[in-house]
Amino acid sequence: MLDIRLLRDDPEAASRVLARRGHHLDREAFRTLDEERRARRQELDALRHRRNEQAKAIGAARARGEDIRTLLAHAQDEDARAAELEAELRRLDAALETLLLGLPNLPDPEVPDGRDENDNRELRRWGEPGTGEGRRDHVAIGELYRGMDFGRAAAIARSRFVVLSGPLARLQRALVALMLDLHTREHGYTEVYVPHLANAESLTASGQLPKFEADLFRLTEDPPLFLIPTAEVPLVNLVRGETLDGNALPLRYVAHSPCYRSEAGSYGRDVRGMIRQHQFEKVELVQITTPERSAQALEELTAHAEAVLKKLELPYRVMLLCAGDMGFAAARTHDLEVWLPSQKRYREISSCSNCRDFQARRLGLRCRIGTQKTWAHTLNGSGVAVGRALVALLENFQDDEGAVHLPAALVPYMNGERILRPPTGEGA
RNA sequence: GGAGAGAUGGCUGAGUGGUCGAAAGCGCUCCCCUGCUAAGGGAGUAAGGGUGCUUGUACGCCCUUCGAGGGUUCGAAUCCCUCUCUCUCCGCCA
Repeated sequence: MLDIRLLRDDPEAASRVLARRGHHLDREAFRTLDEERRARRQELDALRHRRNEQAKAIGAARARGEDIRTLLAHAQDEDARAAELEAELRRLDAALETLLLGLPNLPDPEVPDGRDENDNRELRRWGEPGTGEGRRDHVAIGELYRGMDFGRAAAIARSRFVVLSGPLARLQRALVALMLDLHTREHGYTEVYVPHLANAESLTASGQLPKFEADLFRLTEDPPLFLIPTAEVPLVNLVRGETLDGNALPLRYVAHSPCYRSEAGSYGRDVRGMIRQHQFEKVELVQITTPERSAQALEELTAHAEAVLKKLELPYRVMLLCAGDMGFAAARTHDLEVWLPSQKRYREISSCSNCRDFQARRLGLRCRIGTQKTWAHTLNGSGVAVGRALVALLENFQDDEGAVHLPAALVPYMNGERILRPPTGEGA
């Protein structure tokens, strides 16, 4: 949520910055609504003040043993008007709230202009991308291992799910363990286990609601509960409504969780394989920090995600997202893209964002620095998407026989096995 | 699932219709005293919103908030209804 004073004091500037990310701000509608709301608020406050004074006078008069009948009659008069004003004000507050909740975060000045991923700016590369020549894609490897079954997953649930079995299921679990160990032991994160369902309040605070309900799986009505699209939702809501001691910051949380996304509107995109699923595993990093440290924290958090890919020896590049390609809550985002030989291109495997005070405002999350209280800053990033890491391993480290040569860091997590070999016998 | 108890400020905890945004204690901030330390004395200390100006680097006034929502009343932390959450006991269970 943006600071309403930004829109009030300099609507042209706010509107210009929002336009960079393709959002049109109706300045006139905002101004009318805001002014109307404040006028009604003043009217109601004055009315309530009169009412409070009258009530006090009645109490005092009664205590003195005076006749209070005329006072009572007079006091009853203004109730109807107050009820009217209250209803009107509720409507205006709700309308303004809806408007504010629908506005995306303002992009950082350094964020390049642009509409989509073609306008993102490459910051750096690591590793040597292999040629895709003669390589199987991960779906073919999965078939070879008889360990990746999209058909049966579709029969169990629907399309865009997968069943992993044998060494591939094991590999996914190993990746989760490696990432959690790396972030807790070397990067100072606290491991957290979180609910995989979230209510509307949590999802509004983190920014998915009210605008992106269509991207979520809703489980229940009354109260509505949703499957989490990322562990970022429970992690940032861990500190909802709190005022944290600035000296105790940053807080660093890491959680592994499944992520559930309806992928509405992605029909026909990445229909093959594990790249885009309704359910996938992810290790998520969240930091809560102070305004002056958040920019540096994004660099660190990005490096923490990069460290995973380096351990896995996977070639990648780091992209600074353009204004039009950023997520709703982000002020600045670094995407990590891993090399996929079968597609002969880099694909997103992590997205690291500084939300600055945007989420903190929705969360009611403050920090105290000396005697000053300000909104905290929140950051999040994948560290990294586990399903896509699995895909990248299978595609980058296979040999001609389809054996997968594991990076050294992963070997301890695979019970000492260095090479996965496809099964030789017949069978399901 | 059944029965009961509870939810008050940063924390503990009083408050059963008006003078209660709320006793007391703890914590915190500032000041005083004491040669250090410990102790002592004094003052202050919830949040959100609106508004005014002598625009204060802890200003004034007003409104709202005692789990949430609704009701009764001139007036609700206090009475009534609904919901949520927490705790205790029983049952069931991984």
